[in-house]
Amino acid sequence: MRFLDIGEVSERAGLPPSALRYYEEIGLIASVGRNGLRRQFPPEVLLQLKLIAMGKAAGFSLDEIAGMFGSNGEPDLPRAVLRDKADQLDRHIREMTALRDTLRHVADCPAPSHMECATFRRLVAAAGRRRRGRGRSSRG
Amino acid sequence: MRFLDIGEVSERAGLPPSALRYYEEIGLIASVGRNGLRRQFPPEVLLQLKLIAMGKAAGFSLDEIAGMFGSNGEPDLPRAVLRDKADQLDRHIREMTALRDTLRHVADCPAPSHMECATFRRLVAAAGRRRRGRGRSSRG
DNA sequence: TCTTGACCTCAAGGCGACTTGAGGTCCTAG
DNA sequence: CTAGGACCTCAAGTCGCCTTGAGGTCAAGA
Repeated sequence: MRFLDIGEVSERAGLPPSALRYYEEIGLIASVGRNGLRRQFPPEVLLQLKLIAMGKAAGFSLDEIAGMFGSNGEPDLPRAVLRDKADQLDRHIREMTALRDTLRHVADCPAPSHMECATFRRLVAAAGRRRRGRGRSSRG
Repeated sequence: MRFLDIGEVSERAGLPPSALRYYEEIGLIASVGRNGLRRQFPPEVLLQLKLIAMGKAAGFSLDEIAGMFGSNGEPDLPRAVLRDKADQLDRHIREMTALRDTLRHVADCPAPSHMECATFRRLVAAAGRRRRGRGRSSRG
């Protein structure tokens, strides 16, 4: 099985080498060793990088993503944790759906002022309704 | 109609005053004037802040959010732009759904190594399928 | 009038996620 | 053996989104 130079991974994953080095540094991916100075990546890293891309697209931090898939890309995590992440994602999806619907409504609503449109206000209110704790991490 | 001090807005919106000042500075919200030094906010700002929160939760930058709702909180934008944003959001939602399904699958799959599970690979591959340039950092 | 304290400004700091630059190393081809 | 270039390290810089801190102002109440 052939290993990949960082340049090859970079090209196939669509990420700059600097990003890959960074990911390795923080333990999100791992190389199998070196050829001289050069990191050698196993082909699986490409799949891992896809998972990482998915996680990012879904709004998770690299830290959280590491928490989902382990440093080796294999989810050796307790199933409960994974289900929890999935639930988190579900809530997130509902929020996005609410925003999408609001946007679509706004695009179609003939009301002169959206702030006065009942549907609009309802959509926004509904979106806020189930927002709970997971808010802004700060505080500390 | 009574106006709100920043502290009141802060409390009701669950955002620190510093964030509100920042939002005003970048033109995301606007105060109606001052009482002495104190900014006075119209009550509508609370609704605007909800929209902003929705946009953030959906993964948009403050810049993009400003682009959706205008500095006054009223979407005076061309409907096409709004529809476009909604479409963007739809794609985003699909990606998140894919990740959620992957996570759920992983939580339930009995395969010894997920990397070898066909379903897993299919889910990941499917997620990557329609990812296209949407370019990092939309700036000009 | 004086005090209180919620507000103000402005500059700097911080975090996540990288990028950039300078200067160095090593495989490979010729 | 030499040159080239893809790779390396490490420090510093960047961008978005705020927070923190120092020092200042003003409305209202005792």
